[in-house]
Amino acid sequence: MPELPEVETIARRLNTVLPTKVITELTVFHPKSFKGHETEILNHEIKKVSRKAKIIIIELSNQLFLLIHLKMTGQLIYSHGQTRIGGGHPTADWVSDLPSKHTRIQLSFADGSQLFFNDQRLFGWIKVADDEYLRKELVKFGPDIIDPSLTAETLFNHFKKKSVAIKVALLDPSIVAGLGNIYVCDALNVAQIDPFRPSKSLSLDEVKKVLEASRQTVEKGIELGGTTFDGMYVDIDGFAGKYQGVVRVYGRENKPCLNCGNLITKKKLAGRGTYYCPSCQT
DNA sequence: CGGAGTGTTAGTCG
DNA sequence: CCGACTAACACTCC
Repeated sequence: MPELPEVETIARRLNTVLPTKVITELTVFHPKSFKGHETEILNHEIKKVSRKAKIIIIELSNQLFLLIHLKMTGQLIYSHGQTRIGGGHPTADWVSDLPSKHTRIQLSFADGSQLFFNDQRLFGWIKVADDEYLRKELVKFGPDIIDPSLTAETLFNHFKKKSVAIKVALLDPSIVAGLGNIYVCDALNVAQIDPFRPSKSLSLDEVKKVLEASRQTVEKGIELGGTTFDGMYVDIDGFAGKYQGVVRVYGRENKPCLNCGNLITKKKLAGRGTYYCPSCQT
């Protein structure tokens, strides 16, 4: 279920356990999920785990990187004895025996611990990358929405060239990275902007409001450990996020808008469910 | 059975 | 060549 807050949460958690682990075994259950050669990673040590956009970056001791994209249904689960650390799409795999039916990649470490990459829909991937490939991969992305150096002026200059809906422009990772469907719907409700408005119709002041609302929304998501829309798993410590408890519009069709009390509408925009308040988002 | 799902990109059309 | 839009990736759940 990853948007930026979930990916950030997973990266932070894994960074508390993976550094110093030495990879001793790679098992590829589904070849589509892995791009690289096992000889590039075996017997190398993990230095650190970080994130850019929605890509998790695992730095190895041999100057190579493991890049992981969870897409819609990816999970990463670290397992050591009774301990499990990770997160991602909420399914029973969180608590079932691993590897599970959806395990695509398994890394085993010298101390007997393991990292499982599960991905039901097979959209996600793990790639081995060198410095140059990593740079190439990251240059496709605009600045993270939470990057303090991103200004409203920069966004405004992108938006004024586009006639697509503001929501679509905000979801375009080449303009700004890290906004997904849940948080963009909520952010536009905070900013009280109609998601269907052409991005070029927004004034600089409105773009400022949108940027602030987006940052606030995504940062709140990170604080709360992301979003978990699945009641079964919300109590699993360290896996489920809590943002769904404060969600403003996403998934709240026909419920009252937290700004004005009018009812939230769901429409389709660019193929995605779009929740908003037609009364106060204008 | 049909539709929808938290992401991204390849392909088509104008 | 560009922007805008759609379908596709593959699977599960409702």
